[in-house]
Amino acid sequence: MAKPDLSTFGPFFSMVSVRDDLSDEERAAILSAAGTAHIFAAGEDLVTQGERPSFSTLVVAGMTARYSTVEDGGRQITGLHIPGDFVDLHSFPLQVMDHSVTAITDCEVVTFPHKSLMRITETYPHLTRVLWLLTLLDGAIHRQWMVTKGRLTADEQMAHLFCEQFVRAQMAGLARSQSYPFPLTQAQFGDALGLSIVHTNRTLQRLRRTGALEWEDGFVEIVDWPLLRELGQFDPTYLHLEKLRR
Amino acid sequence: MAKPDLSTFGPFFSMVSVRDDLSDEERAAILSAAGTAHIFAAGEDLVTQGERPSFSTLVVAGMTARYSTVEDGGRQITGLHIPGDFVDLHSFPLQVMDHSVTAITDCEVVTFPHKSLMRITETYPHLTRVLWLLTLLDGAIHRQWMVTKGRLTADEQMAHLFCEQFVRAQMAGLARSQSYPFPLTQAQFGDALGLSIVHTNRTLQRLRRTGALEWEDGFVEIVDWPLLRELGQFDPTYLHLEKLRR
DNA sequence: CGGTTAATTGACCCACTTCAAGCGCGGTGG
DNA sequence: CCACCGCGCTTGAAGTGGGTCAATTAACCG
Repeated sequence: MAKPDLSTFGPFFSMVSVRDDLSDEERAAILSAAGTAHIFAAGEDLVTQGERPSFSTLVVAGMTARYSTVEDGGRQITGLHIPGDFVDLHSFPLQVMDHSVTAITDCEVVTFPHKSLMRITETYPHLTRVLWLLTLLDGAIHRQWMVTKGRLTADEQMAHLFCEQFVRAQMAGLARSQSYPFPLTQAQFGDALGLSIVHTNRTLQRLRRTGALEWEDGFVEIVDWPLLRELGQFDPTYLHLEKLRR
Repeated sequence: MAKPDLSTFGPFFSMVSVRDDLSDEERAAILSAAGTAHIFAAGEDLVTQGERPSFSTLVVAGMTARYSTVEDGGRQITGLHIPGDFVDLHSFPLQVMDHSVTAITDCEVVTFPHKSLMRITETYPHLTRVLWLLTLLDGAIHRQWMVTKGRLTADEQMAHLFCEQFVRAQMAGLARSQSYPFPLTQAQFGDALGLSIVHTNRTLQRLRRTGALEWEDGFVEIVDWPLLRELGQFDPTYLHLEKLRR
């Protein structure tokens, strides 16, 4: 529960700097808004639906997922979060959580008290717009997932998700040239895709047979990026990778 | 293209006041940020994917939809907008549109120049958080659509969407006690649900036979609200209907 | 009265689900 | 040291929800 040091925020600043520049003062404001560091074990929930957290949580190491459950026990994962991502920055204006967040792997996070975020919005309009932007990226990804789920086949949808995670990992500085961490089980992967575990497995086998990628030991290796992009009809426009004055 | 008068913003202020209070000064700031009024005919696009609009658009009358298309020509609607909704408030921080917006019916809108919104973020932190909140409501709805699409049957998903639109229409002051405008064709409805037109039709017939609702001439009449809620597993928490200081 | 668009129906097909079983591996306890 | 267990992955077989293709009807409109 110590105060985190600067290197902790590498993925976050890397991910932001793809989209906009922060001034030294703004960076300092982020650092001083940071609260305490925490550890969660795989399977633990960081936040639960219905809660009113007094802080937002930034992932520093590991992977987390947003999810909701339905009456028959089914679970839908609505977002995957890697270091540099806030799992619930939206809880600052929304205040009540409309979904839960769970730890996919053991992970390390830093909390940002809403009080500190409030002070940022009162003092740093540009930084506020950048934080706003981050929540809008989530929204853009949500829309893309709807499109792939609604109008593409399972094979295309799966290829698309592998593409998305690759690019996002690159932006956060977490990818090697052709590989990135992807520590899900197939059951969790199926929950993210909205597929049964059996069909997830078979779809994955088909995708592997195309030779576009490999996935073992929690790492994805991109073998044929142009092919994978094509299979997933992946166009990264929705990730807003352009550096613009926000 | 005249400057709009105050009554134009009734649904917007109604919808906002469900979630928070605005001061007179903040209301005035909204009014003075408003640009010009415009009319779009059904089928016209208000905004197109890839565009960099210099303003955001508030619906004043009629209905619009966000959508994306995929390679085989399929179309997925990712959001339905009624009076009081911004169709692309997110284009203010994002700047580049990652989807298009089309007019479902003839409709009337008011544009808000990004320059004016920028001035709001520089001057009114609380109002900024309220605008931020509005974009987060979109995100929450997106997540819910993912869940219903991913883990519910077509029947449940359809019932859920009817519930959602009812509550949203009520919040904007657009519903009578048990009915609200729903001017989609079945093809458009199917595009929103991610279903084929044939299956949309058959699912609708089944839903009608439950006696939970009627839908004709562009209006939905809720006949048995508890039943409809149950059929759609509808829980409005995600719409954040609580008035809180944001 | 022909032309167009929306709603509907029938028939067939396939993508995906469900149920059930088996396999491999690491962990644990006796 | 080994037997057992649980979990993640894989496979087979059978069922079904939803898609596709094709045609018909109904309403509207100039």
